[in-house]
Amino acid sequence: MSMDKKTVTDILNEIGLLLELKGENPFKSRAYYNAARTIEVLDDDIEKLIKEDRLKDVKGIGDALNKKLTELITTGRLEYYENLKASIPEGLIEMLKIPGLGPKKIKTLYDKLDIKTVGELEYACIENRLVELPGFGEKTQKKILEGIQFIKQFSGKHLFMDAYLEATSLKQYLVDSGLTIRCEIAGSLRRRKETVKDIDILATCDNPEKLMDVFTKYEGIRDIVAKGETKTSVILKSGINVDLRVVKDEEFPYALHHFTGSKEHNTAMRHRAKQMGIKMNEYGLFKDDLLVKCYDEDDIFKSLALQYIPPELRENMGEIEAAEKGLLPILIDEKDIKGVFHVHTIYSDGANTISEMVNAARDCGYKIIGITDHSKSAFYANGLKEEDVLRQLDEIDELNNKYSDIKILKGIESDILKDGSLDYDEDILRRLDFVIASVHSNFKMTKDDMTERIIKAIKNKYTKIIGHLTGRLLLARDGYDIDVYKIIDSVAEYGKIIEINASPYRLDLDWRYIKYAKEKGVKFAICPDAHRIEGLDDMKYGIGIARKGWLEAKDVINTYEYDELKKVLK
DNA sequence: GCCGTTTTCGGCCCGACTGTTTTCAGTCG
Repeated sequence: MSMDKKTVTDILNEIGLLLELKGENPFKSRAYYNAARTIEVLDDDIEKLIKEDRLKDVKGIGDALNKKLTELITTGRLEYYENLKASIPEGLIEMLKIPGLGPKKIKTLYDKLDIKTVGELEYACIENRLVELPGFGEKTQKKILEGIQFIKQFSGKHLFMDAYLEATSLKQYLVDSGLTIRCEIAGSLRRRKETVKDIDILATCDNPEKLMDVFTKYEGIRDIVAKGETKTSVILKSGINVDLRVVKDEEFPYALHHFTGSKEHNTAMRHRAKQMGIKMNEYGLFKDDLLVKCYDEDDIFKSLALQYIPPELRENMGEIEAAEKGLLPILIDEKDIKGVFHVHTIYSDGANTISEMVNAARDCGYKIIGITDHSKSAFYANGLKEEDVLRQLDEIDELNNKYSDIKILKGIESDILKDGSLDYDEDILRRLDFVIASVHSNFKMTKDDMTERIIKAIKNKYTKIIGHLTGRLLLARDGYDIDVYKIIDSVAEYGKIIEINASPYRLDLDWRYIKYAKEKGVKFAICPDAHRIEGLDDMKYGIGIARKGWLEAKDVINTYEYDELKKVLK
């Protein structure tokens, strides 16, 4: 019985939640959360570890979890989990999403009022039945009711792009007030997560009270959730939550690190600090109650005998161990980029001509651009018939003669057909500099069939780059059901390239897989998938994800000079 | 439920804000 990693970690996390709702020892819950996290970042195959009886050697997995995981993975079921789940109504877990409601209050609602679903909770609020409960009151009831409305209206998550644009203008507003000494966007935005729950802004100033007043008068605000001297929380009209933290200027580096997170990274860092006899919080590092002076984040890491860890890597996925050994990568940077691939034009569904896209790329300082319109089966996108391809190749030849400062590569984004073949005959394919192969149809295949379909495309000698590997649309559509690891292994075996689709709606391949692929020796192409001139700007989102995936310039073909690139694409 | 250059038992990361309290529990990050 095989079971994928995500299913296992989901079950462990759910057990943690269920135990909290039962009012169990909170450290017991945490043991399950920790185990989920441990398995998530485990490089070894978990089935193999069980077979070789080595799972119990993994830190964070003791006798009890070893036994439960073995049962879960060998039989596909876990009796303990099933019993636990059966003993607690499903709706209670959903209630956890309501802001201000945690396991304790939910347990009280269930025990005292027999509330089992969000719907029942909403009625209970309307009937004013919560106010009498211990620990509840008028305001709590109102807040819960508003929270239910909020959940109905928004999924609670936002695209990086949307939140980043909001955060940037809000930060500018605060800086323009003249009250701040230092002001930074922190949190998951600074770590460049593909989706974020809220915006965290950190500022230092001499008059916190006044800054909080100015902040709450920002015109984009819909609601003020909480207001204090060091922390104020608001909801923007766009539905995004913003926390503003204010600290003393000398506390800035500690606070910036703290509020950048991730939570898991911070926990691991505090743990490390503690082992070195240092207490760590958002106000400082303290050794024997004495402040260890740090002027920037670099100093903090140095104090803990670590290399500087860039924000994108702070996910507790091995960065601390690597920093300890001095093995952190030198992450790819925007200035390393020399070429862009995956660009659409009016030949298919783009908004600009080849010439316009080429000139836009020149304006960005790029030396290479790869034109890749859709292939003939992509009817929805006006895919190119054979004669259109030939016409386009002629036009590119002309443009290549015209410009000496940029090379235009002839490419196509070929649909991967249902049977895994490409969309043109060899006669066309051999005339191209490169092919990006992507799935755009027949999404609902079985996992095995879809995996085989993509691997067949990888094996095709004309395929150079695999486009948006999982096909996900962030916050809108899950990726196709595929064995990502198996596909990555195949890409590595055949020496092909994986696209990091830089569209803020895709950011696919997910960074969590990128590190694995890099370790297998796979090279990447960061692709804007631009459908208009402005789309070239999306490169920055892709670079953020590449950085999250530990990529260096040499791992990414966009950084190659033309000659080097031609060799790779041959 | 896990773990041990103090420990096989007694810890387990830390602090702000709110609302319900009258000193604190719960939630959140």
